[in-house]
Amino acid sequence: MTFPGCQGVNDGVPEGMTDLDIMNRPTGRSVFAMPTNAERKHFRHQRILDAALDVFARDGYHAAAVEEIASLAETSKGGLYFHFPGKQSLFLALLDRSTFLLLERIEARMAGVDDPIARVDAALRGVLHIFATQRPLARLLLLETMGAGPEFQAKLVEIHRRFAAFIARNLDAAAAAGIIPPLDAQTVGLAWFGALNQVVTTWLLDPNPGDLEAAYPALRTLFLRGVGVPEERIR
Amino acid sequence: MTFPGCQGVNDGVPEGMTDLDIMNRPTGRSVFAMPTNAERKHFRHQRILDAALDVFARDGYHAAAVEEIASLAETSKGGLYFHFPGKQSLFLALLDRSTFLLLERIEARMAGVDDPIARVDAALRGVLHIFATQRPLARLLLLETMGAGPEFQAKLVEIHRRFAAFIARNLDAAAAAGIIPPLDAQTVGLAWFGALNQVVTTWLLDPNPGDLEAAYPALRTLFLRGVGVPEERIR
Amino acid sequence: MTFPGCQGVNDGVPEGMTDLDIMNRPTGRSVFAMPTNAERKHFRHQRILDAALDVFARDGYHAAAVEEIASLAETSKGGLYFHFPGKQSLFLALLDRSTFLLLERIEARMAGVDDPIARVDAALRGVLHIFATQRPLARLLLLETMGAGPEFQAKLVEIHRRFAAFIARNLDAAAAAGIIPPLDAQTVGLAWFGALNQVVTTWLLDPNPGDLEAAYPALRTLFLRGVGVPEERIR
Amino acid sequence: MTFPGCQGVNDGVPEGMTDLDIMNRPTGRSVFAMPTNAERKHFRHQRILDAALDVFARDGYHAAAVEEIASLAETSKGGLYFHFPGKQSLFLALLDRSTFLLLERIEARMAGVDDPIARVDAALRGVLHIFATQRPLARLLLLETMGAGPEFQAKLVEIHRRFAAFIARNLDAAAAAGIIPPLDAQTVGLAWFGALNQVVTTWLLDPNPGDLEAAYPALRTLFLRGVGVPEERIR
DNA sequence: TATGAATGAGGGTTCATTCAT
DNA sequence: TATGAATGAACCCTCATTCAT
Repeated sequence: MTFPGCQGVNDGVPEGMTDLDIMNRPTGRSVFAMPTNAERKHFRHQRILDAALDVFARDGYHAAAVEEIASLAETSKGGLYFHFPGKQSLFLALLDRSTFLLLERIEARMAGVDDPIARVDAALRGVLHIFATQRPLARLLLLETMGAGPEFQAKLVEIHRRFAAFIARNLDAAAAAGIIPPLDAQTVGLAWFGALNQVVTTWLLDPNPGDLEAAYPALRTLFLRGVGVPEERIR
Repeated sequence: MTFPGCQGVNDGVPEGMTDLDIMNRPTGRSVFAMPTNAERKHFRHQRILDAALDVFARDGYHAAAVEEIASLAETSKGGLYFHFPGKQSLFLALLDRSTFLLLERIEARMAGVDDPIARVDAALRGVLHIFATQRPLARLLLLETMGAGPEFQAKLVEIHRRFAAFIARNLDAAAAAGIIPPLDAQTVGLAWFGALNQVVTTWLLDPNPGDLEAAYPALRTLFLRGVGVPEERIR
Repeated sequence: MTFPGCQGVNDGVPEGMTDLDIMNRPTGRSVFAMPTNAERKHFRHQRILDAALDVFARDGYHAAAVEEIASLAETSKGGLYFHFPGKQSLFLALLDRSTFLLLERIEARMAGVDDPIARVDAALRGVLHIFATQRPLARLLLLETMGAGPEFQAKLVEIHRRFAAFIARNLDAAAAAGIIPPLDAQTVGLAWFGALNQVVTTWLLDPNPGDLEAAYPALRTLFLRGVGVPEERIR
Repeated sequence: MTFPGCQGVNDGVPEGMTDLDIMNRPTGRSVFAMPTNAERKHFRHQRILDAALDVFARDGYHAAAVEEIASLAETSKGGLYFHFPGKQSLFLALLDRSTFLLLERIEARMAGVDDPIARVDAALRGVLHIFATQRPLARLLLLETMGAGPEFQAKLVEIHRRFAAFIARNLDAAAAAGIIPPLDAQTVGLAWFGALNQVVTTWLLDPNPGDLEAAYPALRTLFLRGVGVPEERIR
């Protein structure tokens, strides 16, 4: 990407549009042309979300100042309010984008893996790896969104359900494949999510955090045993 | 307790003094006598904490107004500030009291139970029961304390560690008794706490919550299997 | 100046810009054009300082309410806080502006006068005249700044030193010119400043004040004799 | 004095009563008797004023907390309010006592001195000495009372007038004795008081104060010359 | 008389949001 | 679209004063 001021958790490109797409825009404008208005708007949008991630993750929802997000996004308060109707909407939009990106990445890591156990393995390692390398994302999703106030509970529930359901789907697949006995996948998905959540949260709050990914073996064993994966498959 | 305006999570009696002690006070004052100054102070203290629990749990730390806590405690803002030096201290004191009471109750339910597996059983059922019947307590400890701001992270870590350590101790006992194979009790304690936490949190946030204690069997199986309890002991 | 709502101790023009400059702005905008943003900001800044002078002088630092200063400046509390970070800063800024203006005016009255005795004469008459016609300024500098609290002592000392040094410089010049015998100009400057200060203060506090400038002859004689000016030069 | 908790700017004895007087009380009670109620009251009164002097002088009128004065006086807020109807009255009473004591001491130093010039000399040295050794007294009278608010202006004027009149009386005496030419004693008294005041104030505010009494020679010369004392009498 | 818990008005400050330019 | 000055409601906290005990 060559667009100035545009870096962050995703690359600021309109959803579904790659750099190449932009290069090859059929608009007749050269590659040196100014971006279209829609693109400018999109880039600014993303830049604000990037800034919001940093500030919300660092200060929490309430302590985060709209002004600081704006200035970090190299715009003004008025500019921010042009793109988002308010602080609350900004936070919700950020949660949406972050959740989407996280799930997308996890799924990318599971792509091409067929065996349910191996898929779970990949997901677990993936989550730990992503959070370990993206603390702001972890803080936002696991720490600051809770307690941001009753206004965000619906969204919080939605996010949690999405992650839990994601796990549950894979557990159901394993059960259907006869690898594990039938189970209450809903509850177990929730429990696994919570367990993972807690391990990451504790690591986040540790003033001298060790290696998050070191928790992987213990969690793996605990999880797989917990749902009745035969001991020999756990290794 | 017959003292007016005094209801709440504990019964407002000065630490180390039972109702009986008060009845039998050797002061010569009848049981109908006015309470002593020290008792009044303590009652007011507790009443403020009770009110704080309700308001913090309902609105979250930031949205909670000191004035509302005061009026719910049937005192004034100034009165509250006589007992606590500030909103933050009040919140911390509330967290301390709540954690202490929760652990105390769980331990009470485990008293007299020797078998490690049965102890874990009792603790799990106890936690679910207490949270199911004390939503504000659950909201406070599991939801609102997170994201209350960096000022409370140290306390949050402390509380989490206490619960996780509580679980870990029992797991270590089970391992020492040869009931389960050796394990990373630290991490597993954390994971269990998180799993439980998540189940309760989801229930808390559910607009139409079912019966929290219904999650018990699935969690029990998951937990016990996860640490390698022989299938016949799980039943 | 024709700008509405802009009156006060100075005329609200951006530093280094005269009324003529504004009239002749090369922007092509007519003299009836709206002021630029920077000018508006500066005007509001000055208007707040003007209001602050009135309120601080009338009520004293502690009793002065930020809200009243804001409303007198025809803005809101938030507006005031946009221009000054706090009450204390506002007060300090006001002290700086007031001291600067006072010294500037006195110097203006001494400009072109060469004889040290005549210069002292001009300064003395000038101070009495300025304070006589600007009671709020006098109250602020001589009365309310003292006892405004230890936070302002450094500034108070600075102001006093500036005035005393101003006098001392002229005394040294007189001594260098051989008009008066050598003297401890530092202490005498301080003493003169205090004497003047006291006369003005007493006049300020008098419920039925007479003519402040009537004190001039007695002070003149006292001061000049005190430093050994020959009787014939005193008249 | 043997009465506990009683030390301070005066010795806590009812005005005009010496220790000996107390010893020889004609009440028939032995010297070991408990003090009478009136005496207890008086001692408490004085102890509160002593504490008030310290706190007001250190923190200024507004920042001074009634509670701290009470605790420094080893009583309670309620106790203090029994002796004084409010903070304002306490401050006024303190100003009265302090002014009285200061004048009394100065007069003691002038007792037996007849020559007007020598009397002035004694007074000047006395004031410098007393303030140099009693900073709280100086802070109270010269610094904190100003700017304590319009409520205290009448008292402030009264105090200043008392000191100025004190000086004026001696100047008039000198003029009547033909030592100095006739003068506006009122204004000169004010000016001298202000000059002295300023020197002391500057010393008070100096973070590294030198010897206050070192200012004596310069002030003496300035003052005496200023009113026309013949050079040979100044020495 | 003394205590100290309680009151409550008042104040400084913050900050999401608006809107004229 | 962008800017940033302005708004104003809300909040935490202080502290002189009162009064039941």
